[in-house]
Amino acid sequence: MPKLGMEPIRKAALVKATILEIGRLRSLDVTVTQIAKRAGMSSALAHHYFGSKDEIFLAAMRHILTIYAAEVRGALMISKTARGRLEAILRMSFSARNFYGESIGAWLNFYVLAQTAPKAARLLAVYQRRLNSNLVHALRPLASDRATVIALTLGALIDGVYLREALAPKAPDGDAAVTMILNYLDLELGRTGAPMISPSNSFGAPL
Amino acid sequence: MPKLGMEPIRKAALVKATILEIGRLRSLDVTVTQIAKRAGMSSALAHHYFGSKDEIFLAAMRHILTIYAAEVRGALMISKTARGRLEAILRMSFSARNFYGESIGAWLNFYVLAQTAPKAARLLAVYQRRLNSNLVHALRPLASDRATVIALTLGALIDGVYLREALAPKAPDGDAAVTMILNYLDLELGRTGAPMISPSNSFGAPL
DNA sequence: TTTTTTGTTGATTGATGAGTTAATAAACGT
DNA sequence: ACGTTTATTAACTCATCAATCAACAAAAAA
Repeated sequence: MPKLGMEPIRKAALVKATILEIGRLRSLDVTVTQIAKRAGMSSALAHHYFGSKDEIFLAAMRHILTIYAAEVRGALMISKTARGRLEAILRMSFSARNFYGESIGAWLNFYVLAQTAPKAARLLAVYQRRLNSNLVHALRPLASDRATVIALTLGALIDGVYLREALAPKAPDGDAAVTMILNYLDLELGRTGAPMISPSNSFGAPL
Repeated sequence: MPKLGMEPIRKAALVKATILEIGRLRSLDVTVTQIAKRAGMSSALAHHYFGSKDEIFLAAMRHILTIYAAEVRGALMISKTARGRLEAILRMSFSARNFYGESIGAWLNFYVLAQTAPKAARLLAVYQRRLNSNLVHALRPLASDRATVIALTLGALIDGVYLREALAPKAPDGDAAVTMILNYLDLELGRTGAPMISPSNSFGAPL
């Protein structure tokens, strides 16, 4: 009973199942058979569509990153103030990655994957560059000269808090995470005094 | 030619080799055979002394954590001011774990291990509690009420910066990391104004 | 209507790797 | 001298898994 046009459906199901299983087992030691079963098909079919296990992982990682990027883009577009843009980035960092709630567990393992799989490393690098770029752009009007340093610190904080949420046995609390980071941000921005002279104006979302 | 008293020597060699190999391959997918070979013995002997691969990993993790704890304790003891103690903790966080320079690569993988191996999770929890406790104690005289919040943020920052160093392809720069975090710390402490009323005095290094 | 393309899986292959065993040998205690 | 403990490994077992194959079914194209 081969309905046609199965490929995209099957691939999507496999990607979803992959994230789910990695999140559930909290490890990359997920067998193709497990993934395929969870996606309701045989392992042979998984190989048929993706060719190899690595490709399945890559697709899953790409998917998470894509959704994250889309959400950030969306949130940035409707934020008018610079400060609002920063808050949007933070908020998305702790909710979008949760869109598939289970993806939290997958992230840490993707980090590991990125250490050995060059393609995964490239994906991760893109994500990090984009995050940094977004942060710097949003910060420029608020702290022109220190923007790059603050962006770096913010990035590290985001990753650190996220890491701890991923490791903690308790359910993650995105709001608390955002609050904590905003606290640092306000501290940092307060240093330069009031909203500042703001040399560059605010054009839309970068990248 | 069985020289007696080999056990501790062999175990130490295996632990060292484990950290080395995990750091080199940047993955927990290290075979016992690889580790044993690097330690100059057969895999059978590794099993003979440790019983299982998990135990080998655990021992390696324990070793890294032990060294880290010792160095922090040492650094704390010779620091007289509260601010000095904080700086000591930070500095150790980015040097001690490097004692075996290769251990940087091992950490991230231990994080992953902690997600599935309860014993590893317990080890990691101990480390995190201890770090937090150290930070809070050092912070108390400088920012009594906000001590816990700042400690939490500092902890996340440390982990985040460390994570990025571990992932970056370039050689890690401990000094830059410490500077970045100290920048946040000073910002935070500056808020409360001068050194502060300081209610509690400074007794030695906690835990 | 035949052929081709697309979807699908059970069974198989081939590697790999953790853990065990059997055997050897040197040191030690008695 | 002799039995026991400690050190050591080559060879083996057993399980797991990624990847492939052979085969079947149905839709679409010819």
